[in-house]
Amino acid sequence: MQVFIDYLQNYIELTKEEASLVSSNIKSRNYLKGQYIVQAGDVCRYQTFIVSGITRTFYLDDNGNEHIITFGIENWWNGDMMSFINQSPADFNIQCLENTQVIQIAYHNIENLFLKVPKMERFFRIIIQSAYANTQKRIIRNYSMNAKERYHLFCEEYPQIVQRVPQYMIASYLGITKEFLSQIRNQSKS
Amino acid sequence: MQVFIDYLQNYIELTKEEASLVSSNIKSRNYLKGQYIVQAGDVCRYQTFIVSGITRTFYLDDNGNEHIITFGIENWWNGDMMSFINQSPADFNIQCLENTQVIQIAYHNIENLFLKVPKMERFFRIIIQSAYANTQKRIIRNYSMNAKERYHLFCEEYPQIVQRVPQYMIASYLGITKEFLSQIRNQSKS
DNA sequence: CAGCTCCAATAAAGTAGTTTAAGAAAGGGG
DNA sequence: CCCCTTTCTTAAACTACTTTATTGGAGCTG
Repeated sequence: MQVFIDYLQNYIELTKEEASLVSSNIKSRNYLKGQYIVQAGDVCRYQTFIVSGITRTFYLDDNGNEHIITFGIENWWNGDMMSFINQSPADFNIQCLENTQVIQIAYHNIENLFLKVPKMERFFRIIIQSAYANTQKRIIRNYSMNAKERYHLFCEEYPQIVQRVPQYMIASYLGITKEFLSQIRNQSKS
Repeated sequence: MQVFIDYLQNYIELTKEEASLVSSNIKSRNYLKGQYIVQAGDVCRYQTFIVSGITRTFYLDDNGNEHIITFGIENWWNGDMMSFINQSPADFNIQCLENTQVIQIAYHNIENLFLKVPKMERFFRIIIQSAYANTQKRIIRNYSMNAKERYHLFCEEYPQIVQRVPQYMIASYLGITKEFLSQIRNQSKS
């Protein structure tokens, strides 16, 4: 819990009362490796902040193929935004790749929290705008860079993720086959 | 769906109208190997009937050790009963050990179904009373039999389960270590 | 031809199962 | 009260199996 409050203070300043209001509107929860925070078809009821662990968000297409949309690590937010804001069935699955500890804010608490601690609006605005900017950057990169360049950039930007998830998932994230990723990795060594 | 209606007819006789009322209050769902039907901390929203596949229900203690409460196979019911009746967070995890097809009755439908098809009350009474009797039997056995006897009884009663789940899970169900189970199995051969 | 996919073979790493040996806890017999 | 047996655990080492990663070749496409 305190981890989360500390993290918030990087973005906004909270009085003691505000901090305790925040605390009373959030819940801590532990997931096991392999468990799902959100399953496609369910409604995404929480915005989820990762305290420790790692997640993958993926889409399962009609042929049964998984496409990794994004990973999530310590201090990141996770959730199917579309499902959360409309409280409609989620398209994405969010699965824990390690035992994962999270803080969650429920849909039915979040408006209440905004009302009582308006600074939280500011906080979420900042978070969401940076998430938005990142997806845009990613789309551009997918058009303008080849797989090798995308992989190396990924390694630079998220060395923690590269260490911790299987390569076939990174391949899926980059939009290539695991075999081709293996080739790319090999080229770089020599 | 029909599989389930057929199964019901073993316990109660349904008219066509009643059968279609039942059908309209239940849902079929497929889980992949490894997926969870119920995760500890979630509210158990369904009573789940296994059409095909196999599940384990386990409890995770504070030291991170798993304790298998029960397995579930074809034509069995599954669910965290306490969580379901109180709609409170579940203590147990229910995980599919194979791809598993189920029929589910939602909490918000079940009372409605009882109202419209009172025979279903009878059906659930029978199911639950036999589940209850089984847990009692199990408790008694844990006090009165040693691990070897418990294992052999388990093999006799549930040969289908023994074939299909890893041994370390059977050991956990019996309340012993996998090493000791391995010894027991070995003794029996000679 | 660069940039990739798909398929098949093989290697490496991780998970499950077995074996053995040492030892703790509980109960019974002398 | 001590010794012995039964019942089970812990730890370590080793085998078997499954999943993940690598490699190579053939093939498609702009």
